[in-house]
Amino acid sequence: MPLLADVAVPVPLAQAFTYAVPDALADRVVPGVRVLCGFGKRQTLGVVLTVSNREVPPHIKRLRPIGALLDSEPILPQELVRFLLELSSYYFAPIGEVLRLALPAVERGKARALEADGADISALQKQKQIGGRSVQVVRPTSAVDESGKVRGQAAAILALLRASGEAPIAHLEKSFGNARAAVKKLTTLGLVETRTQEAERDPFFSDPVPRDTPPELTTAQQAAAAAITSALSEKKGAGFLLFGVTGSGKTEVYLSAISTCLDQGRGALVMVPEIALTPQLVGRFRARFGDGLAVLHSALGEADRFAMWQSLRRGEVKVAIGARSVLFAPLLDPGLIIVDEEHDSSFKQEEGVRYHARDMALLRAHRTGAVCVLGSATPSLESVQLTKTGKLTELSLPDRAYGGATLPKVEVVNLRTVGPGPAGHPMLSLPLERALEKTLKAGEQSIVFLNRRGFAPSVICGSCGAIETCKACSVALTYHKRGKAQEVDLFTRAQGGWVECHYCDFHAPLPEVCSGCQAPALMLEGLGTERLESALRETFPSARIERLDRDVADGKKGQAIMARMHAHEIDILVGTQMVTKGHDLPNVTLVAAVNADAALSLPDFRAAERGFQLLVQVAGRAGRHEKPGQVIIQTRQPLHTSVQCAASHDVRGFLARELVDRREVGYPPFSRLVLLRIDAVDEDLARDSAAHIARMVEQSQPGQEHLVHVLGPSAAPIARLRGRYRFRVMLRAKERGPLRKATQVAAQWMAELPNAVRAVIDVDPVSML
DNA sequence: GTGTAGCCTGAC
DNA sequence: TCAGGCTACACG
Repeated sequence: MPLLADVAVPVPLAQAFTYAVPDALADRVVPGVRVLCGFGKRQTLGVVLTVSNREVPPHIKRLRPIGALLDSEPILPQELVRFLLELSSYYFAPIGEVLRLALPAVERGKARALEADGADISALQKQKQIGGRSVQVVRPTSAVDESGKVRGQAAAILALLRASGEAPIAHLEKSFGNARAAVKKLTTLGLVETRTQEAERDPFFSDPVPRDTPPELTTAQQAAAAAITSALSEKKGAGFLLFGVTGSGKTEVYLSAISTCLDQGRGALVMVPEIALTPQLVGRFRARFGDGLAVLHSALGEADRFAMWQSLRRGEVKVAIGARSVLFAPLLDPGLIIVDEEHDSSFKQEEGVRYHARDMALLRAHRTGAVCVLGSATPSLESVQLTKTGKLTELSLPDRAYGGATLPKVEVVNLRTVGPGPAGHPMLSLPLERALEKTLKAGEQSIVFLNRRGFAPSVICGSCGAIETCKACSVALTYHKRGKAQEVDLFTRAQGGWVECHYCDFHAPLPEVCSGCQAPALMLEGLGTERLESALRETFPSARIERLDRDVADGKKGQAIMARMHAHEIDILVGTQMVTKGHDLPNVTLVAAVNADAALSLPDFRAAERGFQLLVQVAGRAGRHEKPGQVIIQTRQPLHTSVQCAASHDVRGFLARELVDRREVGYPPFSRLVLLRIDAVDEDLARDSAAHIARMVEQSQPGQEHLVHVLGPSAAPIARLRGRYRFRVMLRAKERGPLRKATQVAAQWMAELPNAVRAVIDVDPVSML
């Protein structure tokens, strides 16, 4: 019987492909190694899943041999491969795509070797699978300078090289501005030689961080750390929900747990929400673990990413911190997985493989006997429910760690009854305006939060009442005074600002007339951060006011603004979600949510939960140190549970009430959901396809016992996006088994749909849009 | 995802 | 009649 290997290939197909293992490679092809293999007319990188002697399955018409081997040993730890297989099956995601999440780029050197073997490297490059980087290294030769021509920089460089051996040109350039030219001269004189070398670069920040020593833990922190420590020493999988109010010192508990884990010789993964990858948090980890910490963030180049990946896999670095993709770090012996701000929705990947990193962290930990710690001030209902069923153990940090810091006083302003302040801006109520004024006078800082970018969220026709919408999406266009559309300015010199679709790339100058009735009566409606910013500038002309949202800031600029906020170069910071996360700003004593309703009225069963989390997070920005904080929440629904509980800092009260509501309506965590998303350019085709799938799933259920509820098809809340009509079918069940079966059926029929229809399975959906 | 075989359509 | 385009399908 021939030796066959099942290989996961990076294509969105739910199956692995079988290849023959050539005799020459027989003993080296093992599960977990990468191989190069022909796939159709292409060459692809695949990962070997299984190897066995067996008959060639009859449906394989052409059995092709594995081409080349990239690795002499498995590139991914066995544990990780098994975990990825399980993830793939849980989410109905193609195994090849899932493996790709965990694979590093291919080093340049390896790529060149493959090319010599006749591999199609350009194809691999397209798949972004080539990484690594080369460096020019200069080394002194034994030749002695006879000409006497070596002076100045060249002489200095030569002296340095003779003293220290060799150095990369890039390094030399930092100390000697003209290093390149000097080296060239030295090379022609035969005094040095340069060589290109595979970048074995230090991916870690070269500037050392002063180490700190662990502070004395509070009693609550000690208790939490002790529970985690004892679980770690048992080396059996365990899960904890670390429930601590903002500022209660969760990070210190993490740090202590990681130290324990490292002492046992095991490694730790730390997952944080994308946005929270702030210098502050990372700084604290680096101060404790120094270069023993791999920081994986999106700004990292491929080469650095690869170097980090390597050092993790080799066991040289045992702690990795980063956003959700850290879940796939090739850590050798994971003992601890931490998910900070576990309720954050950025842990759910919303395209490609739609996995939830928090759920999968629990799974990976469970399978490897690691301890998983989920931390939050406002835990998700899912996690809370897990504590009730005993799957997670709750650890609680009830008080702020900073002595003297108290929870801020929260004032709810009912916009229905309370009018605007003296400045007359409808969204600056009297109490808010007063509070801002007082804070300014006291020389303290304020944060004003609004969940809408732009100037005005919609443009309405005063004549016919129609709202200007995006031509490709069923979404109102947002009016921006400046922003992404600024580039248009150069060409159109438009005076009136621009309209943008926040869901696709569309942006254009503000139209002169209504696109419906052609009346020149367009009006701006609603309030966005830009408008709020200018209202504040008018009201407080002498204050230093800045805005922080996606329009003004990508990562770096955002950090710069936050740094200025820290240095008190800003009095009032206006912004979206970005202003609410991760920063400890001691001088901020006033925080306001200008329009809490925006978050509470989303068409989503989690709207109340999200709104609550947001409000608590916003409130948590105020008064973190000795100065008492004040929070103002403006709303038209002052009695809304989310508002009430946020105002009284009653997280447990909110959770209890919301759990009751969820149980009543039968939504998670009291049921499981699978969302089938179906879209097409043709509306009827999309609707019919969705209906067909729904019918097929319905029919697949024998008897009257419908264990799985099929809801829909219904139009998605954003019925049209980027020119495609979107429908969804929701599958809901109490038990996972029947739901999986139903999803299987759906998957089969979805694969049969015509090509023009795009269909996606979203297991445990988070975003309902 | 991607390459291609097969079929349809439009233009010469 | 043939090129170009679109779709359906296979890919081991």
